[in-house]
Amino acid sequence: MLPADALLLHIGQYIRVSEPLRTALLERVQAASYNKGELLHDARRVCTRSDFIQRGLVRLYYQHDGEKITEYFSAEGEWVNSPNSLVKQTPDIYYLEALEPTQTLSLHMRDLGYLFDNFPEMERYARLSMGSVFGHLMDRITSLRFTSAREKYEHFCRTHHDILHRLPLGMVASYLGITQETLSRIRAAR
Amino acid sequence: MLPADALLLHIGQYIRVSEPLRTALLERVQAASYNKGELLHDARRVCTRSDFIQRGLVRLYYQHDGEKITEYFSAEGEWVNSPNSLVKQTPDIYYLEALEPTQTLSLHMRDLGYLFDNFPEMERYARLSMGSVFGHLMDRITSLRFTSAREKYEHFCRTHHDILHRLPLGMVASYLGITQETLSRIRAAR
DNA sequence: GTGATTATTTGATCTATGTCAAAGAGTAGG
DNA sequence: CCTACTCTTTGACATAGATCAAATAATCAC
Repeated sequence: MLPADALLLHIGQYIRVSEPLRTALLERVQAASYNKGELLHDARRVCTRSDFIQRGLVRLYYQHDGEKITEYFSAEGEWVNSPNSLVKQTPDIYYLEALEPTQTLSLHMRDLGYLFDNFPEMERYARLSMGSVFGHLMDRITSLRFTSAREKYEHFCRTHHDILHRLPLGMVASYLGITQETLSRIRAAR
Repeated sequence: MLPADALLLHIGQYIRVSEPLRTALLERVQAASYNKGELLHDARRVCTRSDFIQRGLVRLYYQHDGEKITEYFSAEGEWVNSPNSLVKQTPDIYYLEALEPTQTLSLHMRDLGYLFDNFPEMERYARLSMGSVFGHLMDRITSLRFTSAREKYEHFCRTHHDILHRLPLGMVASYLGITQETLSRIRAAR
């Protein structure tokens, strides 16, 4: 299995990957790796890449009153970037941090532009894959509005079963918008 | 000013609208109008159109424990649809309701498909315009997590200044994820 | 206009979760 | 193996906002 196979598979869920597209992609992706704690992206810079996670775990976070607030977690088979910064080429508030040793395949701005310009199906892929993230964001909003801390945690366990045991409790609490203490008490009472 | 001018303007913010695209669009959009209280879309059906609001005000809501929960408001110059239902062609939980007499230009599924297939720049338009909604959703999540009821309301006043006076209080409260009573008390103390 | 809905306000509780503080557990480096 | 972090748990207390209930006020249909 080529290292890029997972990536092609992901794209293949949304569009047919023609031979020329496949070639163009493979020519342009670049492998990179990060240690635990290293930043894939720093809020003080403009985001110039999108990284596809081959192996590892990443969180998107931002600073709020000196606290690091986790916005979401991404693992194998997902793209990470700072969405607004990437599209508008201006800085934004988000950091990307490797929570484990992480390997990525990345596409630079310029190459993304090339692919979008020359392969209209890549535009479609981007549109459709964004669509699924959309649904998650809307569910998340519902969850923040109407569910108790316990329900939030139980929902998280269901939806993030695979990565739950890889995450420190404090980050999960901040993702859920509750305090670490509350989450600890919830877990105790079971 | 042609009725469709606002629509072309909106698209023109993201891509250049070529003459053939302009023609294709104008041939396919359909005008419709709705009375106050009428549904533009019903959750019991599959969403088959995207509606661009020419005049009026629409809310997206869903049922939760017998309550109608407002997910967002859209006014002149915005697209409304049930995103997931439209893309996946399966039912979803969202209703679209006209809060005022509303005129729309709508594009049917099939025509959207035609435009996406024949005008790659329409894919780009969809991708980029979705991107800006993205940012709003992320801000919304932050607001739900960290701000008091009063701050939520003040933020809403700032960001929805133009439509604030057109909205019943109960819907605003449900949008903000607080109770009507709390919102009423907040407004009293000023 | 008038009666009937529907929306908003006000009041009196109640409770989930936050805050502050400190003690235990785990883990990594020397 | 020990020291120094960092992470997690536990306790006591405070409070924003929910809930329940009822009184006004506004709007709509006839």
